[in-house]
Amino acid sequence: MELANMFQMIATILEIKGESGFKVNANIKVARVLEELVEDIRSIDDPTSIDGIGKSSAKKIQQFIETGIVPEFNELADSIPSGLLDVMRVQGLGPKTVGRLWKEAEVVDLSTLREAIDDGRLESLPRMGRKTIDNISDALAFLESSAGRKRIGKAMPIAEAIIALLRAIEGVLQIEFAGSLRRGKETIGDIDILASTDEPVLLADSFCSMSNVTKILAQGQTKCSVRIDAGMQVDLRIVENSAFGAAMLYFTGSKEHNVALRERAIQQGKRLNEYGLFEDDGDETPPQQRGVDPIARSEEEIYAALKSPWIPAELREDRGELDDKDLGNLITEKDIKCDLHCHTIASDGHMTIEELAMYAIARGYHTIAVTDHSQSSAQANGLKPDRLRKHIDAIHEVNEALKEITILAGSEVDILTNGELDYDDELLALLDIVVASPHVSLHQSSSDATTRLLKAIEHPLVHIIGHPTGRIINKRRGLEPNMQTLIDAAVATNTALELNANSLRLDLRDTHVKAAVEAGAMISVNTDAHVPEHFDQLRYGIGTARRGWLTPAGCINCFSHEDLTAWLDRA
DNA sequence: GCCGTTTTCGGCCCGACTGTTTTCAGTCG
Repeated sequence: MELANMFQMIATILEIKGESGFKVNANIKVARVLEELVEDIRSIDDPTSIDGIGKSSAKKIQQFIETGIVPEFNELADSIPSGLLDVMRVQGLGPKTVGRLWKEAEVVDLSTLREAIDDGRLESLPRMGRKTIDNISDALAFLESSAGRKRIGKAMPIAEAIIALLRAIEGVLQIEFAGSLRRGKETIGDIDILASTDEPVLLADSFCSMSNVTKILAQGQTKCSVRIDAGMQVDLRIVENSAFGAAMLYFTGSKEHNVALRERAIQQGKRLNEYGLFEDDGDETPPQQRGVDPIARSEEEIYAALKSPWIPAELREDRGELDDKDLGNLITEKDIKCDLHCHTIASDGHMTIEELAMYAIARGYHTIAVTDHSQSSAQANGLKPDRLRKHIDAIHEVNEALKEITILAGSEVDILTNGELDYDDELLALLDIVVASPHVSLHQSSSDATTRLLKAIEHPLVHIIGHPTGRIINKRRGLEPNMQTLIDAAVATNTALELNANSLRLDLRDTHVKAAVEAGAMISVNTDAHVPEHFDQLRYGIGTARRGWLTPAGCINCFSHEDLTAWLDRA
């Protein structure tokens, strides 16, 4: 993590210093590759075997691992004020302007930028008009007031509400969200909406005058950008109806996927932009401006013309999805046949056993597991052994009474700091299902966390490891075990790793799921429902699962009742 | 700085909008 950050900083510093954009991009790519790496970089003999890492970066990585010092980075860092990296985060300020602000107005960080705005220092600079300065001032205030990317669970309902509002505007033909929201990312930078309409001016006006708009950043014929009161930016792109598919492809991204796709087009003598896929006729002017018809318009047509299968949006991250591999049939919400991690009023849930069962029946599940907290989770009203025994009897009673569904008596048993479980084996053996989860000591070292979780995975009575890292998105980093080691152990012991679908958690995360899928470990997608609404969080878990290339065959929640029973009874 | 089904050099995605410009640089996605 630290290492990825270093390469990101190198990229930004090089940018400010006016180095080649290609060099900058190369460093950004190294940062991204390291960030997404599931294995411990220390355990990789030759980093250049990883796509995007060349000799120069490998040397820096080696220096970092061996000494913790990378001389080239230190030199770079010393060459500019460190606060300029923060200034680069201000919307509208890029490397050129930041470089000028530094050299010509003595701006070295966010607070000196504020001073420079307030004392009028900027006004004397060339190409610094009133509007530009006002925009910088606003963007600075916005940066200070909002904390970056928002959880998908927050962004999605906002996006859906905006789309529902705009869909009703006269003339609108098609309107969808694109961007990271469509790709199902765990956090969303800004909401991208794509529309086609017979009345573009009316749509643009309606969009910019929504009641939650706090500032209009741009308003043009085809592109509008606003800030809304939830502290997010929303972009609306308006395209011709015939170009909607190509535009969806483009605005869904990711940027890295688009670049890879365009390079593929060029290799095949074609040219791809948001208006479609064109034959490259050597003319510099964009083909759509010359009235040239595209050879492919929809997403499906464009992928097909580029000799690739259609790629689900969640996979478009340039993580090998264009390598002509079989992408399989990715898991969908309707493949989920049971939820194996839920709470009742016995611990910190708000539903009775019966209510839980009713909601599960309404979703068409064949099985629901009652997994209340164990004794150590006192704050969650965890069950002491005698209460658990009674709870098991109560669950079995309701199970007898309800023929429409199987209710499993389970527990979400704490994995204690040392890896031991919070109940003895004799008690655990009475349960139909055991979900073992870490809740405390979430700041322990990577090696301690690995040992701790490994012990739980290898426990013969444990079926599922619940939210393995314990992270809370944007709030708590959680454990950082060697995930590859845990995955290998999960495969060996046939223990499932949970993908907790709650949008606060999404734990395992997408890259972990992908590594687990590649290794053949079973995944369990559960909502960890405490209240009825939590069942609706499943969509975010499924988005993350798809981003991890998960298929129904790799997910125990997709098993038939019979197969699940057999899997739970495994020796 | 990285990479290779036109390979070890010479490329590296593409278009819209803004502000301050008389023709475009900078930024963004």
